[in-house]
Amino acid sequence: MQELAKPNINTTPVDLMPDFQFALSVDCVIFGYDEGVLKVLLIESDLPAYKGQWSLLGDLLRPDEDLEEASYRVLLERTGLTDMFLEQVKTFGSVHRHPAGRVITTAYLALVNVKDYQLKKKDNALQWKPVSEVQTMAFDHRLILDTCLAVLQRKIQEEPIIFSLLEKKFSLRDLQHVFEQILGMEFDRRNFRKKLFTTGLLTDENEMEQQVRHRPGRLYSFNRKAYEQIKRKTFVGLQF
Amino acid sequence: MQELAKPNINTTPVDLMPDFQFALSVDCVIFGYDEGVLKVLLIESDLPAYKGQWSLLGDLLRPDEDLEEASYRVLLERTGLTDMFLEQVKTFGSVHRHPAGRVITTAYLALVNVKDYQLKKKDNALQWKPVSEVQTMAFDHRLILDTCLAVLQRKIQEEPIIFSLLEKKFSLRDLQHVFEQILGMEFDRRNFRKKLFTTGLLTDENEMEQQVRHRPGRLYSFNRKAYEQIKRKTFVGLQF
DNA sequence: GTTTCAATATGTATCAAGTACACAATTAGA
DNA sequence: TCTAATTGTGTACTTGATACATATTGAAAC
Repeated sequence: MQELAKPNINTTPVDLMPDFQFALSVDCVIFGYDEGVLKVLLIESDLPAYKGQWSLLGDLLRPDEDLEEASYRVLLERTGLTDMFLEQVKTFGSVHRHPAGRVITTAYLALVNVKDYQLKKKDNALQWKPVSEVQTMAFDHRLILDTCLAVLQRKIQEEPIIFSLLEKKFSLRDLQHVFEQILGMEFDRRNFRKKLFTTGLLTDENEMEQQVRHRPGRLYSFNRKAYEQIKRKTFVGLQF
Repeated sequence: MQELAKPNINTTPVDLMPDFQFALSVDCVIFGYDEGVLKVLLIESDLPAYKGQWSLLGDLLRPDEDLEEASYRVLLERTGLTDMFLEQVKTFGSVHRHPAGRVITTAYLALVNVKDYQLKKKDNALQWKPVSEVQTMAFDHRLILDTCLAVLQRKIQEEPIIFSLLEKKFSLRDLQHVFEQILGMEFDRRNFRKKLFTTGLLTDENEMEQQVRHRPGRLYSFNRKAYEQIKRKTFVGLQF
């Protein structure tokens, strides 16, 4: 076996001080669905290298803070929200990804209800940008955004996380439209309804849409309790 | 908005030196399939806190090295193999996960062919442990192993990565058995064969098993070229 | 108060995929 | 030549996905 250059961290006692040569950050890809469009919450960078370009919302990890805590803190500081979908996606560790020095960043995917956000926050430096209009970004943030978008596309097909983007009560049209926005395809409305009803995840709220200039649709909510029960029977099959 | 305690790393020029308070490592969960059993490659720890307990194979990230490179390096140093399935899974960043200080680790999932490994390496400190027999482990490595196992279970159903665990030519029994080992369930043999044949991913090698004490089965290989073409037509549907 | 607009609500027939299930053929070894 | 172990194969049934058209409702305009 090729000799390791220095004692191994998993098997041998090591003095770590000389290895503290990294900074860590978290970057949150915060998606929202607003006026029929999938948007992402961004901020303008003032770094000389990326002046005026859009950046994800992130911050340095603190020495006394778990990685998860840091992502949660960024979300709270930036949106005022505490109860959203939040999940780690991937860690980006290219040597030269940050101009100020070696910074490894862990990307988190967050789904929020834009209406809740608007109630709680106004910060002019931040902007909800339609995902389809985002061009170049600061750092490797474009790559991070693309990665998280791909994960979002996969996950909404496998788990009912999409409801985090909608208000508590929603119409089936809203629901179908978010799916279509994120996946970039269209569904047959009758089959979509049939499919969603047979999942048993929708609770009929016995209410109608208000203030629409057409026939109002029924409102539904996500039945989390039903989902918790159903998901135990994890399906296994081969689908590649 | 709540004020951030210090300039933000994405928007404002920062001196990073005071933030170099972390060490980074990679840990590889290396799975192999041997004698009908799913195994994982482990090493004994000599750290006082974890004396004699099993640990994953990992190493510190070097200041001039990408995260991906580091995982590849660990694999090469430990197994001598260069051509295996290797993919980032998750980063673990609890404050006290390493007794020597703040070490954040990124876990990688690797699939290797144990037969190849045996040809190239002998290192008595390392052991292939049946996954079902692994008990407590050093650090948070048990959590990391469980996380990677769950990802493996999901991914073998979505992508044809399972072939990395087998030799180039394999029987359908071997293939079915690896699936069953990893997923912890059994498949009907006729339906399994039908399903696999209709994927179009198997090449009939026109050879038979040798040295089995029963009717020998045909040998097949994974047709990577066919897969590259098929996967472009990405399927979209709702399956939660 | 009638018309127009825009969208809701609904069912059936077809096709594709998954599941359940049993028997003859082949090799090694006794 | 007999036994043990495992391969190789097909059909009927059930479930889920897809394609597709018409009547209904409420708001707004006239």
